Amino acid sequence: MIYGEKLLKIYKILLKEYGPQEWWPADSPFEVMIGAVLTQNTNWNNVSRAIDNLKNEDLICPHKIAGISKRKLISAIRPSGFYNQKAAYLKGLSRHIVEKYSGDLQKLSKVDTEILRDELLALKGLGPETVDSILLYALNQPVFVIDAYTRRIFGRHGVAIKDSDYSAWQKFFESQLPRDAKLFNEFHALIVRLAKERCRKKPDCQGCPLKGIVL
DNA sequence: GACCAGGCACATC
DNA sequence: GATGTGCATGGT
Repeated sequence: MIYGEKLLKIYKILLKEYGPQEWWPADSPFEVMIGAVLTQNTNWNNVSRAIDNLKNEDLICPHKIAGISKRKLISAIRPSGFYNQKAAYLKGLSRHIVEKYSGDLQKLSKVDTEILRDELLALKGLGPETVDSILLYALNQPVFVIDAYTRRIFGRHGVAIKDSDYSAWQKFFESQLPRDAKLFNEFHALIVRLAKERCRKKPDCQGCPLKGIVL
């Protein structure tokens, strides 16, 4: 069986086991972008608190993030950790959106995916996973998001790609699956769901829906 | 108290 | 180009 069929089989198993995950949990594309930055190496529970603070202050808006003091931004996002860096990253991203797109995400979403990807990667604090999360979950572009969970799970199930090589992992999935944003969205969310339930650092394989599957 | 969480930039070799 | 380290909170 070729990889693509096995990957789709895994996808179907996970979808049946857990159901649609309804990602990304956010009320707007810009909120997805903020969450993508804040969740870097951080538990989502802490990110959620930080986003609640931003919502309570009515700050989910590129103009506002770009305009407020760094101190005020830090106090809102403090629960998400790494707040000094993340405040700078959010300001840089917001400034870029304001200056290049007048703060209008509709304009931004019309840019060619590859061009926008490079543009966002050039901003400080936005690496490949963060940018791809934004492209897929905020802008509905068909790019496959690779994260620590994806590498860990598929590594354990036989995919041999060097740990740090993001683009090789991404090419593997994107070349083996139909280029479909809805599929990429749900698949990645299901991988995270599975990892959280069974496949953190210490795997719990008893009763795992993927038990015994090797690619 | 140790370990972990939906990374990234930067220094050093 | 590979590898190591700082960043920081809150849950288990």
